Amino acid sequence: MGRSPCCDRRSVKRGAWSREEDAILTGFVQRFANAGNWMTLPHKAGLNRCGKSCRLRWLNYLRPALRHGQFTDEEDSLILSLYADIGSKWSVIAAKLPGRTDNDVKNHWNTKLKKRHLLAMAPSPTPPTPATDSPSASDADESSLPPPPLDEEALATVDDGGELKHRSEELYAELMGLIQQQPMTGDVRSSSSSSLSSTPTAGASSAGVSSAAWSADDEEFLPESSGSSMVVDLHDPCAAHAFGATSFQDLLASSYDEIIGTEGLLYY
DNA sequence: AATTACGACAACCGCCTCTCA
DNA sequence: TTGAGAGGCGGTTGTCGTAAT
Repeated sequence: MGRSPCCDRRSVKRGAWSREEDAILTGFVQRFANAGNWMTLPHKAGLNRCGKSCRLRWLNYLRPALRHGQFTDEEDSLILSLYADIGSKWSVIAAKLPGRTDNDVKNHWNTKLKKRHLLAMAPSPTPPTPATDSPSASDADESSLPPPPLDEEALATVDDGGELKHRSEELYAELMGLIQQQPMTGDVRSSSSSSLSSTPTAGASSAGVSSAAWSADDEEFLPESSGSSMVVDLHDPCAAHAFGATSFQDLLASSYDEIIGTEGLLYY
C-alpha cells in the first residue's frame, strides 16, 4: 500500500527559494487568495514547486507581520514556561508569540533553549549548600533562567491560581505590552498597516499566526488591494511592459527589493 | 591560511486530523 | 458511513556563516 506523495519529487524544484519565486508566490497569494488551494497554486502561479512547499514558504517566511530575528528574554521565558506546561506543542506556543511561527519557535528551542532547559533539569553534581542554594547566588545568568520545569502531576496541583499559570499569563501580558510599544517599522516584512491581531492569515481558531491557513473559505483573507498601492497581475505581459520590462521575470530579478512591500504586495 | 566545530535557520518528510463528496 | 484529498504539525535534515583551533 503506502501513501502517495503529494507531488512528484523528481519533477518539482526543491531547496532554497529564489527571490523571483518568492515574489511570484507572494503576488499570487495576495492576489488570488480565495481562488483555490495550495496543491493547485504552483501550477496556476507557474511555480515548479510542491504545493506543500509553497504553503510552508508563505507561512514561515513570506507572510506579512512575521517577526524575524532574535528572540527577546520575555519570549524565551514564555517559551520555556509553556514548554514545561504543554511540551513540544510548537504551534500552540507560537500562537502566544505574535509574529513568530511554530518553525521559528521550534528552531529557537532546538538551538538555544533546549540546552537551557536541560541544564535547568540536570541534577547538580554536588549537593547544594545552604549558602549556594539561593537563586542566582553562583551565576549572574542564573536569574535569566526559567524556573525548573514541572511535570504534569505537579501542574495538576497548581491549576487553580497556581504560580506557574500565573507566571505564564503575566509573561504573556508583559510580552504583549512590550510588543505593542514597539514601532512596527524596521523589520523587513513587518506590516506597517496591519495589526498583529488582524493578521490576514490568522485562523478562526484564534490561535494566531501559527494556525494560519490559506483557506478558500476565509473571506477575510488579504484584501486585493491595500491603501494606495498597486496590485500587479503577474500574468499580464502588458503590465510588465508598463514598468519597462520585457517580462516579470526580468522585472522581478532587477528590482526585487522594491517589489516586496511591507505587506508583501507588489508595490511601486 | 586551512580545517573543523558549531550555531542558526530554512526546508523537507511523513504522519495525523479534518473536511467534504 | 467512508474514503480521498488537503491542511496541520512535529521531527529531522541540509546548508551556510562564523568562531575556534
